[in-house]
Amino acid sequence: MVDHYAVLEKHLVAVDCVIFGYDIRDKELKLLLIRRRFEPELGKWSLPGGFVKKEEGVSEAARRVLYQLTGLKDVYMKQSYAWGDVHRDTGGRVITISHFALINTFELNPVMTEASAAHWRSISRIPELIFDHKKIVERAHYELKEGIKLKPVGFELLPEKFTLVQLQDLYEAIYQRKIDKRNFRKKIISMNLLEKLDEKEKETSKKGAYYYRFIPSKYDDFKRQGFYFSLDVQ
Amino acid sequence: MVDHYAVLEKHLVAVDCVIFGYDIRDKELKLLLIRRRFEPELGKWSLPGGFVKKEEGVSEAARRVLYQLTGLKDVYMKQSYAWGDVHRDTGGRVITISHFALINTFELNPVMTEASAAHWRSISRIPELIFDHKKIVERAHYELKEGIKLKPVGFELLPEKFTLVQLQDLYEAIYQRKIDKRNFRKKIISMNLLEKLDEKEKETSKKGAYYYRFIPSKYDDFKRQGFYFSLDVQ
DNA sequence: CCAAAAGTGTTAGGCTTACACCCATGC
DNA sequence: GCATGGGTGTAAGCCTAACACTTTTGG
Repeated sequence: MVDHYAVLEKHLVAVDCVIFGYDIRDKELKLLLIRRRFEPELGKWSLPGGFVKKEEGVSEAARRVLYQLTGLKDVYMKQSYAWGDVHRDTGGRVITISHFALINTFELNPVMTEASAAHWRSISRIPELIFDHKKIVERAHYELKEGIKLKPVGFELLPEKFTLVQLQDLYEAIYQRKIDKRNFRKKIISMNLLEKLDEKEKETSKKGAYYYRFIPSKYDDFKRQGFYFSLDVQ
Repeated sequence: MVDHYAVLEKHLVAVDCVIFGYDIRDKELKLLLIRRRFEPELGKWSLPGGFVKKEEGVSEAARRVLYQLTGLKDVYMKQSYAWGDVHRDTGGRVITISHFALINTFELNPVMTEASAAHWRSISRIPELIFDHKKIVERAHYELKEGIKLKPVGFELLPEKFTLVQLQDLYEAIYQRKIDKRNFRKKIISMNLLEKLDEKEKETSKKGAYYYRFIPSKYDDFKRQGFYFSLDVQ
């Protein structure tokens, strides 16, 4: 490629990933954080990130970072925001483009996360993070809350089969508030997005709760077209 | 500043501005476009843009580009999206961060725009644009439509005094559809955002229409907290 | 007096929300 | 048989959306 812009000033460009996970057992929305492995701020809590390479698109870079950390591909991922203050990174001028990703914590190989010194931390107990990473997380969490109203992305955080109770727990974890059970079910069912299976989950109750799964074709429609899922407050 | 990242690959980072303007006379939402002044694609239609400098934040760069083009400061401006495909710019690898800005076309000094070869073009008749600028515009227009539901940013496009008819015309230009007059007025008035003035605009009708202006303190509240302004379709 | 634009209320239907009891089962 | 969590319906209020005529005044 002919380079027409040879004389201009160049910048380091990074991607940072806000990786949300949901643990169906302890019903908490979590964030995958790492101990930083290079200077400055070596050893401090940080979002997983990396620098964009010469022959690599920005979203490719974000997927690469996620893959190297978790071994996962085909993950729901979305660009969040470009952070461009001159002094945001104390190690040099770095423009970072944050992304958020949704995975369910069971998909993740624990060996892998251990190797990369990654840890799940509950969204309600985030440790101190380097640079502007706290703001980056807050923005991503806000976008998750908004986004989940418009697209049924919440399912990305659940295993393939789940109960309505588990789905509601997830929404409560994301919004950090109680939701009315009957209204929640009414709304979700009326979307015709879910298929009731004949199987029950019987670990958490004697009666057992029916498993559901989302109907992939309907789910894809919703992801494209959007829907509106608003919630009452109690 | 110590540079810890000296050996890494650097990139050109640009900002592009999607500058929306509204012309109260012909009731059209417009876009400020320029003829590109350097290679490649010299002379073709393009969004106004520029490269981010070493000691300049990304949003500062966007404001600088807007200022150099229009002479305006204190403009409503918002980051839109980072475009990072390796081959999006045929002149070299450039990551661009698009922003959108709202101004009313009267604020703009015509001499200034002539000097910079900038032209207002109606949103419904956008010429062919270089690179991925069409996609950038589409995204910004979508964000404007969504954003105006949540924040009353529409006023940024109007002069200080405006009539309810003018305000409705603006919304119709943004959404490119008709809105019911009574419902529109009911909703806008119920927000207690507007102050009715004693003065009438008498150019477009014999009866004349009362001028309104937004109450700055209320407006600021709304900008911070958000509101929800949804519209009916006819 | 008439043309042209401004201004004004009401109603039906749908959606949101609040709320409490029965069901199934393992122990 | 009882403790535990799963599952179910209805009514009130609010918001949205559809709809048409009167007012003002310059020419």
